[in-house]
Amino acid sequence: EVTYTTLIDGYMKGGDIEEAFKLKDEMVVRGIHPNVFTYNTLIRGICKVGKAQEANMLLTEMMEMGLRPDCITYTSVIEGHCKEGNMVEAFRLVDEMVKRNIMPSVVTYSVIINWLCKAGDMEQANEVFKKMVERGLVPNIVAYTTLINGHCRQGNTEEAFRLFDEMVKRRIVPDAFTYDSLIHGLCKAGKMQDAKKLFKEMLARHLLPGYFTYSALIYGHCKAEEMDEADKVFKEMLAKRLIPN
RNA sequence: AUAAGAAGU
Repeated sequence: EVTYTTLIDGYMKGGDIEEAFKLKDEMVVRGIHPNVFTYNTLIRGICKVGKAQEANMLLTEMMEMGLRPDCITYTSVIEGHCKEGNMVEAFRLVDEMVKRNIMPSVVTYSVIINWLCKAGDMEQANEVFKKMVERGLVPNIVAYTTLINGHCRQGNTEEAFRLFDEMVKRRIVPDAFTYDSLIHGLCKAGKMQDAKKLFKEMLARHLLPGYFTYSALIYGHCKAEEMDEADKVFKEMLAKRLIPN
């Protein structure tokens, strides 16, 4: 099963859905039974190409085969529906998994929060974050950064920094993703002084600024019509051997 | 062997 599943994952990652499903049929013919890993891999691949409804069918099929879906199975199907904008189905699946005694994880909630943020629905995103904590789950750096990024994109840097402070208080060490989100939020809001300050803080923490960081700063300086500053950042980026795209 | 987060239009 491991060999086949690894191959299936490889084809799925390469976007060759057909070949992946052919392999699944082939393993069945050979009397090798697809297990939960196999189904999870198939579900993730089918969701990647926007066929969440087929993921539901695979979920049903695996249960008919006597397999018990796990948290990863549900999380993958849930993200498939989120991607298609079907939050109603995503929430229905959360209920369904809880009813089956499969507990949503921090990843499950983070996926939902991420897509609510993408849709600009910060109210719901905050609520889901709250619910996650109420359920006794401890938000990690990804969960925090996801929500922080959402607020930054909406221009609410205040709420973003409130979460940032809360996260630091809980001894979660922010990473480059966290800083990039905040720097971008500040740049978008035209708060270039604060953005520069945060950039220095990032360096002080020995985090490496990358394309995302520099792009955000250049974007901010251009937006603020500070072209010499933008050029300074651009030259600094080149000096760090980052090749502009 | 399987799930989540960062830039421009």
